[in-house]
Amino acid sequence: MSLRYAVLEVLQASPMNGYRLARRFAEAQRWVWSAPQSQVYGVLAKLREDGLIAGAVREGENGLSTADYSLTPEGERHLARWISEPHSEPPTRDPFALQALGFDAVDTDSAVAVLEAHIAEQEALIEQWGEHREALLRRDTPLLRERLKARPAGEHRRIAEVKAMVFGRQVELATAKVDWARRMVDLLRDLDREAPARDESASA
Amino acid sequence: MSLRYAVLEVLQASPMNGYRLARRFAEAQRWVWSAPQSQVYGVLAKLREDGLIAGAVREGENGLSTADYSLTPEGERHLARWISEPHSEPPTRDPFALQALGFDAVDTDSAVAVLEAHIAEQEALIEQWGEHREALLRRDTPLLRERLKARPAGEHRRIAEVKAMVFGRQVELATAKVDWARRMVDLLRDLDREAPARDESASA
DNA sequence: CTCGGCATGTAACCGGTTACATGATTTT
DNA sequence: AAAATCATGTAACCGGTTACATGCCGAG
Repeated sequence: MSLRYAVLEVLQASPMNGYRLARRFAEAQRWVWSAPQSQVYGVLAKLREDGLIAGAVREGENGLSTADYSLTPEGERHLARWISEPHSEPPTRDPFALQALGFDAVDTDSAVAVLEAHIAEQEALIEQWGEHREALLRRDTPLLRERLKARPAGEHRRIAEVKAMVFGRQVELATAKVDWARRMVDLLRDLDREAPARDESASA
Repeated sequence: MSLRYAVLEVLQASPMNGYRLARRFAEAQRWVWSAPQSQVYGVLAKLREDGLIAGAVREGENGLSTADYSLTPEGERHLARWISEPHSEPPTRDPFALQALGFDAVDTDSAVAVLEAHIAEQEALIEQWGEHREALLRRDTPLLRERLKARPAGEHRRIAEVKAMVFGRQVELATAKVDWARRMVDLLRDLDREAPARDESASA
């Protein structure tokens, strides 16, 4: 459902064709929303049908015909309404937490290995999101530059700070996950020291 | 995919029938995984086919026939393997972050209202998860009590502390979200004071 | 006798994933 | 000429959601 709005937000910043849009969403693990290329074209078709976007077919620089989609006035209103209304969170569904619930049932070393892989993954995300945040504050990302071009200078600061703040959130959440995982490693090690040589159901 | 393992984890703690299991997952917004009743029966059927669980048909206390499912040895191994292996995080897909990215494009009051609804929602979760965490440490939840009955006393501490720690994580993550949302409110208000009376595309 | 709770499902739908198809153009 | 990239899709599948179907039992 939300991909619609993710697409609208990107197209609002800068009109572009399906290919560029699809690439953005396909590459963007690090972004707040990701989607495979095939899904983007579907959503694009639906948004067109619903009259929320319109594609100006344009002769690309290379003679290739390509449609630059941008929001219709109705699309702008639709997006603004979605942003302005509270939407209840989707039900919790956290595979890692589910896995961690089972750490009492496996040997400590395996659990620690899983936690360390998790830490590494989150730290990579922290770096990517952090860099993106910095780039936003410098107003130095491709999409933001295109977005600012279309907006009065008085709004530039607000736009950049809000976007940067959201990536700051992602960094903070990932940092909290890393902190927790380290404490979980300590806990498992402590429990092992206090009650040593338990034999788990799966013994070597 | 993960619902399989969520089901296995619950059945490992205590064998039960589809109804009780389905109710758990349907009610459990507050849990780490939720699922509608209809899906649980489907997963249950598949786990049966795959030989990971077996249902002992039993005459219920009221003469009603009901199947108590529990893990087969293969099911135990399967679950232990899944818990012991790292699984990469699913691609980021955070509807709230997506919405927050658009806060620069709507008026501050609307954005603040959305943020306050978010804060209220997260605080409710914090309370529920926090209570559950306390209950786990007291070893006073229905499922944990049933689980501990089947395990030697020497493991009780480890089991309770690990489970509690996971709910502690959920509390910490939700707390980080609340903290961030409050700072976001401040930021929007500050930006408004510094560059007052901007008129957003949607003016009253 | 009806209503709510126990118990087990089926059916239709939708969002998201994986994989494949097609054709043009640009680069090597 | 072959490979990479631009550009736009289709098809099959799967996990998850909503809604409905069925029947038994005990309580009011």
